[in-house]
Amino acid sequence: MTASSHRAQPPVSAAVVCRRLESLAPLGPASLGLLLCLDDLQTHEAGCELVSERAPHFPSRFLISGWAARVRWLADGRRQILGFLLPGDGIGLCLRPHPLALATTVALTPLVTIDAEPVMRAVGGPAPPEDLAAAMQIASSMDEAALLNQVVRLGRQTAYERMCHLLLELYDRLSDVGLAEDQTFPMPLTQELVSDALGLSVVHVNRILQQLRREGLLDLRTGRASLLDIEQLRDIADYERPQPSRWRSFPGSQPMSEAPA
Amino acid sequence: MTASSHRAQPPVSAAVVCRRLESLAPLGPASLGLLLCLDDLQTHEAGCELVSERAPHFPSRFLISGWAARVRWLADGRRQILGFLLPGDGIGLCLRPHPLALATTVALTPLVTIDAEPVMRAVGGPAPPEDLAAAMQIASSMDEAALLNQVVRLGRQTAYERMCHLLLELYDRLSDVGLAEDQTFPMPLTQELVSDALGLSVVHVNRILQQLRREGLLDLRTGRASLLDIEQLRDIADYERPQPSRWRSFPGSQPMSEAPA
DNA sequence: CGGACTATTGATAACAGTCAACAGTGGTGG
DNA sequence: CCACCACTGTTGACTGTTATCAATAGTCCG
Repeated sequence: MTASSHRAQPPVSAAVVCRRLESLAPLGPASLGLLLCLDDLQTHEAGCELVSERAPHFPSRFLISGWAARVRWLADGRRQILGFLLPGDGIGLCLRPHPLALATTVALTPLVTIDAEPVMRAVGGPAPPEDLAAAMQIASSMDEAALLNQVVRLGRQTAYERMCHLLLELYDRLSDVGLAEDQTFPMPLTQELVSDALGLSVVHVNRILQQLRREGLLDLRTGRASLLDIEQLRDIADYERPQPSRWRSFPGSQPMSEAPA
Repeated sequence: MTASSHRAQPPVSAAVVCRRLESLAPLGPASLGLLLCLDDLQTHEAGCELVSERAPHFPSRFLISGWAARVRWLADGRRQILGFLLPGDGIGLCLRPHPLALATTVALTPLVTIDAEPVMRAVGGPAPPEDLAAAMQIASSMDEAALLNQVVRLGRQTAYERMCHLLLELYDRLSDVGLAEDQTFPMPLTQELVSDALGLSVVHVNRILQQLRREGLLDLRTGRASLLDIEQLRDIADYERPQPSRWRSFPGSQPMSEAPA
């Protein structure tokens, strides 16, 4: 992992991790304190491999800023992106002592990451803080849910539906950490990366994007995307926003529409 | 869950679960004892829903015999099979107290299952037995690996490659629990189920199977499959057998080909 | 021996891939 | 400041894989 370790003036802080985990389960002051004490901020160049497939050792970190992807290659060079990692997400988190990486993780943009080891030790230790453990487990469930969505997209949706579905997922996930507003979000992916995520050719991705623009559903410029009719996009993609607040059984901080009668 | 609970003459025992977990990490007598004491054997009819998507409560069980699948439906009826569950696999295992199911699990054949709660309590408790916890975590990693394989198949492989890849995966997983020999294994899936797993039409699955037969790579009769040239199938599918024994860092019971020099 | 499901085959159509050329963009160095 | 280069995006023409439709045959089960 080519990275420069420097503690001077962190570009941003672990606040985005707090924001992410709090959107999943309410955190007490002890857990928030633990998160805000995380250190060893690192920057990584675009293109660098954070985790290498089958590597016996790799770091547990949180992504603070920038985008990364989990990737697999076939022998002949075909590439499949398994999923995107966004700010607030974990990288290489695994409770098992010496896991083998199941996929390569690469930086798609310049990144800032922070050490997640203290969190993993707390959660895997003898007396794990209940709130933090709940948040981390829900985060892990959301990772699985994203993977299941990816399977459905690739297996049973048309190119047009896949594109809408992916855009909605990115929008919702970025919203969760406060990086999207007015249906607009940063979009650093090239069409080639999108094509490798959606199992399509670059040319076809380009045509689908043209179509969405013509239909007034999407405004996509360099580095920025706007979803112009989210309701229609949801219909097209058969997409539903995940509601992790409903994945907890105990009462949470966010009021729910269905209150007990 | 429509199921009949009966303790009289279990059709088979939890031995298959022991076999599965021991293939992942060596188990001590205490853990083996715990597994062999599992009870509440249940049978389920083919077609019954063991876990329903978004259900707030669902059982933690091990599959003893028969095949099941995790499934998602789109609004218009398209169906995607996310993965198959084979004897020895867990159903609905989740350490979180009240998780929402991320997908529906259906029985594809008549099933026998056994209660996994004692294992989940032991592993999630204050002093988890190290061997059992390791095996369960490796099992969970293998589940994720299968999901990643499914993404690669659907996203970047041709119909022909997908079919070979799936057949090899089923063969290896059944071998792990002693249900395959001489490159032959039970194959209860209809072509429609295969098509919903591989994201293809039934008609196309049929044609691909014909091709594999013509080429002398596959012998597929009712309920039984033989892989006639595993090496060539591996080349076609770019498939590599997962080696969970290498996923542990501490020395295991199975000798490895690469002994320390 | 009917009925439901599953497998098989042919003909045709649609979706998506490939090839190729060109345009825009941003960075670098002369 | 401009020329150059690499990368990304765009478009057209053509090809190919896979889906759809439809009809028939086989299999299992009651």
